[in-house]
Amino acid sequence: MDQRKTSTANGGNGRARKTTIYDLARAVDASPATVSMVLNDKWRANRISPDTAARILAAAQKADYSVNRSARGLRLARSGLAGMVIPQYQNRFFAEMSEAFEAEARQRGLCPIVVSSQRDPGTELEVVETLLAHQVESLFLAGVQNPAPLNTLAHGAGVRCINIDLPGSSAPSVVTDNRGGARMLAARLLDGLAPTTGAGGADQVFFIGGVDDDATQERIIGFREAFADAGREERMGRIEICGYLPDETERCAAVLYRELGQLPAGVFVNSITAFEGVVRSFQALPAASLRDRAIGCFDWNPFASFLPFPVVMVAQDTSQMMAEAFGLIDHAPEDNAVLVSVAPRLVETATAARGADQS
Amino acid sequence: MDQRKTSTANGGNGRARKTTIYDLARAVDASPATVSMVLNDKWRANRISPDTAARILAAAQKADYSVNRSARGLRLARSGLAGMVIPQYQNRFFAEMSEAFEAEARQRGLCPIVVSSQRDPGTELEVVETLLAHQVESLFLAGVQNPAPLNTLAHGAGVRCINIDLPGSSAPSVVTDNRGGARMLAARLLDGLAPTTGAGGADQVFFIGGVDDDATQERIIGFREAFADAGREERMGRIEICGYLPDETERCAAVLYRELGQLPAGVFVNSITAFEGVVRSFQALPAASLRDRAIGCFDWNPFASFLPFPVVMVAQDTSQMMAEAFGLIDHAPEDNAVLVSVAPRLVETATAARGADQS
DNA sequence: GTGAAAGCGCTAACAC
DNA sequence: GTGTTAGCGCTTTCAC
Repeated sequence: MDQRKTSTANGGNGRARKTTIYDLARAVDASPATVSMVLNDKWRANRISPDTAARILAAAQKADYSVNRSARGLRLARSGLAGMVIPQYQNRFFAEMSEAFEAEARQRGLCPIVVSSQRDPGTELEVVETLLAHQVESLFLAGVQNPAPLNTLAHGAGVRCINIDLPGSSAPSVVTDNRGGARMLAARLLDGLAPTTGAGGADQVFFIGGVDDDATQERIIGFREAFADAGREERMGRIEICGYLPDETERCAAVLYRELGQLPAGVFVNSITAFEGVVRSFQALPAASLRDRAIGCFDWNPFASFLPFPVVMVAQDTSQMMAEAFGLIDHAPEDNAVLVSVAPRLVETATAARGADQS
Repeated sequence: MDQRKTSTANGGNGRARKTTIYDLARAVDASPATVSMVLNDKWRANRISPDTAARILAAAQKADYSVNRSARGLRLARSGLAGMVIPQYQNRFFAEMSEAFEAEARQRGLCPIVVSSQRDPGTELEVVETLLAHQVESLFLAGVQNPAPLNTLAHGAGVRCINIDLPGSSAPSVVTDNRGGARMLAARLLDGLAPTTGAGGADQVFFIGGVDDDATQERIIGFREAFADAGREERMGRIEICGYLPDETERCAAVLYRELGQLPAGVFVNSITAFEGVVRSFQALPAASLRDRAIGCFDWNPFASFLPFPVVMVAQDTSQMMAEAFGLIDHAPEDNAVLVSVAPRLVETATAARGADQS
């Protein structure tokens, strides 16, 4: 009844069973308990003889032993897993988030599991259920459509849950400081603005893109503040909330150009998606149109450095956000409405090129 | 000894224990075995009364019961986990791979775990060990520095392992058809080439970027073939293996320009990284320099559609590659040298814009 | 110094 | 039709 293993390590040619502490125990003629202690570096505390310990360690090494974390997790009621859900990997922000999450998780000895949900609420629910079933110890939600039911699910399972860049009241959140970031960006554009030229708004900075969501509202406030701070309200142009989609912002920018007869002195674009449309509209323009224009985007993509004009971008500080998120896990705030705000950074495209895709 | 749960579901205010089948069994006055069968939809086969089944299902629903997959995995010797390691998320190709992997894994009822190793061999080893310790049932390696020891590790643990875009002989591989792809791309460039103008090579298509690796060698063969196929060998320009780094290819392209006094009729760039450098060198040129030039890149990034000139790109077919990879898992080839080659697709930048980052 | 035993949550065989 | 039992691999308490 115990000839499960034919040869030594995994000599069988078929689907090999993994080496267990029982195999090791038999090999060195010790008990599984002793093996376990040694493998967990608890042998000093448990007065195991150095000799026995050495024999066990050697055997483990030889057999390429690796602990079965499912079994350990079951016994200890600690899986060592941390989960994160994102909408998609093919997006700078979430890709960065994933890497920051992994780094932070590994630093804490946790195995990171990140799954994408493709912005589908059904998939979101499904992946959260799966993660919980796999006993993740903590759960981070970024860019999901509807966090509240997922927060509830996690909470019901006794799993701590943090929302990333998703303000809400059913779990603590870490968000980017949209207002402060917009203020920084607008101030920077204002700073680099060409001397007054043109009329009817051509000397102003326009805000383009977005819908009437929380983030956009905050950014608009920051945008306004920058002009007030500088005492140059006359330079503040219209705020065009024309959607995030490239097609929408392309049209909006084109209309603006026709209306002014030129590009305005500055453009503040509300996201990288919106930016795509704006850039497309620029492509159609005479090459000189962009001279002395201050272009900014509330988002970052290193490829922007390949544009034939400079852009000031706002990059969210994903490392800091994840650090704060894990901090919230540790400190376990009772209050689900806790909201930690992280300042983004300004990136000038001249320096952005170094961070582009590597292949 | 069994008052582990104070109130009904998770009424306790502290760190709640999860509902188990024992809780459910007690709640409906049945045995854990019965509960298990019902929850696994095996009650018809086991002659459980529909009534009992219904009661159990209701209780499970009410308690937000979710199976503990660690425990199940332990019992069944099947974790339901599939692992993949990539170097980084912040790269089109690997981001796409991750999504393709997730889709394929989920379709098979597996929970996908993708981890990044930041191209560090130490981390690669560590993450593979962790994945194996968590009992992944299959392991996919993409873009790791040195697959062989990792393949050995997986094999020793009895876990099937597939290398993605990494030819080798210690595990079956799925790779992109570099030769065929290069041939397609070169043929396409040749096709769109302006009538003979310039001399001393200015009317030719140059190959830029790469090192002396397998992939580059294959691509060079394909590149040559395209000219031979068309019987236009006189249009084939020099092959400049000047590295992948932007700085290197930027310098190389600049030298070429000086030498010819203009840009050559066509440029075949060997990767997106190399492309970054080439584009940078173009930025310094007079705007008209790029007129009627055929530019191609063996790689794809949607942002290329924002360049002020058209580019033909080669996109690897990540979905197909992952499908083939899972196919290899299923069919379990005895031969580790198996190599499945997947054809990439040509993408014209005019159409690429739609696939850019969404925010 | 070391081992026996119990139990984490689950499922499958078999008993009734 | 349903319950009892054993055991997946591991850790920890306690006895010797």
